[in-house]
Amino acid sequence: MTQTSDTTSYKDIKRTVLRRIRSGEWQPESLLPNEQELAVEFSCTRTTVNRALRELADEGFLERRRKAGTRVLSAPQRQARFTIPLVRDEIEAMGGTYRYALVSTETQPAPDWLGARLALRPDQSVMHVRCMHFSGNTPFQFEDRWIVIDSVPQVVQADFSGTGPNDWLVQTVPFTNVELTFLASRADAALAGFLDVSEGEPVFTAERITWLEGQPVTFAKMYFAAGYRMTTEF
Amino acid sequence: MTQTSDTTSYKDIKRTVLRRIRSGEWQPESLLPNEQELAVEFSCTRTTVNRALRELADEGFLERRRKAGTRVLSAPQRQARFTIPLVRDEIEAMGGTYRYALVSTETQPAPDWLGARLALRPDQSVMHVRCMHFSGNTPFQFEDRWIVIDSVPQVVQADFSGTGPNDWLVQTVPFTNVELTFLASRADAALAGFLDVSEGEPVFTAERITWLEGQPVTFAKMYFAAGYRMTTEF
DNA sequence: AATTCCATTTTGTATAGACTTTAAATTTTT
DNA sequence: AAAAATTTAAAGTCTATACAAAATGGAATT
Repeated sequence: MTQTSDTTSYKDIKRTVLRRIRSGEWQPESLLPNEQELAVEFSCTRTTVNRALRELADEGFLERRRKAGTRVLSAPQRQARFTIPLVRDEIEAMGGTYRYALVSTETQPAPDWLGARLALRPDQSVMHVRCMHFSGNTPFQFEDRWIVIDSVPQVVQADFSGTGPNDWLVQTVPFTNVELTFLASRADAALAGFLDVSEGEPVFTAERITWLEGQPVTFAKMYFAAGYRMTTEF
Repeated sequence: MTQTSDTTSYKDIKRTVLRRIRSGEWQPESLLPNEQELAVEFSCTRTTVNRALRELADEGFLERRRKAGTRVLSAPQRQARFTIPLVRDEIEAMGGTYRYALVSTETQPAPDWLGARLALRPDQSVMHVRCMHFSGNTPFQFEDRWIVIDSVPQVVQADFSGTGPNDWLVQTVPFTNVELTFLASRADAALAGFLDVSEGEPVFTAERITWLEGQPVTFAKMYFAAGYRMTTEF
């Protein structure tokens, strides 16, 4: 048999299954018919049903277990997917002109809090880089970053006067794991100066820790200018 | 042929491809061999290669276009996936005891800013619900929510004195689209009182707009207590 | 009554092959 | 030279089938 216009596609099945869940025909926690039965219902192969259900499970609507079958999740665990763009791309996408400025670089032993956060040995040292990202002449983001020298030895020769450490790292070091945190922090005097806001103002902040195969590579705090909103649709 | 222990699995292919990208063997922007060629290399069918590459594209490492082929993305668009839990689950997962308190409910014409945000007609009215979520006796989240009555007529008979509007909505109305925004806001006097912080303190805030097939259902602002961190790993 | 073992069910993944759709590249026409 | 039509290469999807792996539930054993 072949794929003609009247063939049931895995997308049709996804749609139908979603509709049945939404309409209440398939209640939360209830078990779906198995793949073979659905294949008969939709007149297609089990392969096609499998793909549809697999994707719906991946999207957080269903839970699947071998032998136990497929069931509807009671609270659909829908996941918001944030694509974190490079600052430059983000600014240019808004029609701004990206401008970068290095504030300071310093090589030093890792401070205690950082050592604890990244599970560093007491003797490991880090490069501390602070820099600003502007949209035109408006401050957009202040970046406070630490790079683990043992994990990225080349960093000692890197020149961050013209390129941001993030751009450099993305080009230079691959990573395997990331921890990303969003929080609201309070602008201290220094930060207020950088971002051109009053001291004490709320600042949307992202923290990012990056590892390569278990090795900590870098820790970054990114402070966004007033009014920043991190948005996604799903 | 059949799936024996020496069979190449799509997971092996994913690993190998990722390794080649990380090692620089396959440079950013460069074109991968086509599926047929890779199938020969890995001694498997094109189907298997297809699944591996499809998933890697979905995860943001590759870009695929028919006829044009598959290429390595220069800045891997890795996506952070946040699963937004129900407040109750979040509190209980931390070992706290969930407690809920209704602050106010009111039915009113939609304020202008809300009408604009949700594309409401001028005559549409909304139910405004304000409530608190506690972990034990500690304030955890203040929720400020508007529900579009035309989209959820049953809401006028709902009783939010014991159950939060979010729990009720999740049980009652399906949704198809969500816009989620994170930002940092400043505690005004009222909010400071609810969350037990000083006026002016930064407050991590999430805004969520929910639609059902294009119809706006609800707009919610969720203000989190001091120190809240929204974290994910990927 | 508890534990271990085993059969069975259901999803997971692979093969081989074919047709479909998209869009880049080429050729033809204007 | 530009625009339109055609070719074609690559990914996209489906069928049909087979074996694999996990986990459940019951049977056998302790």
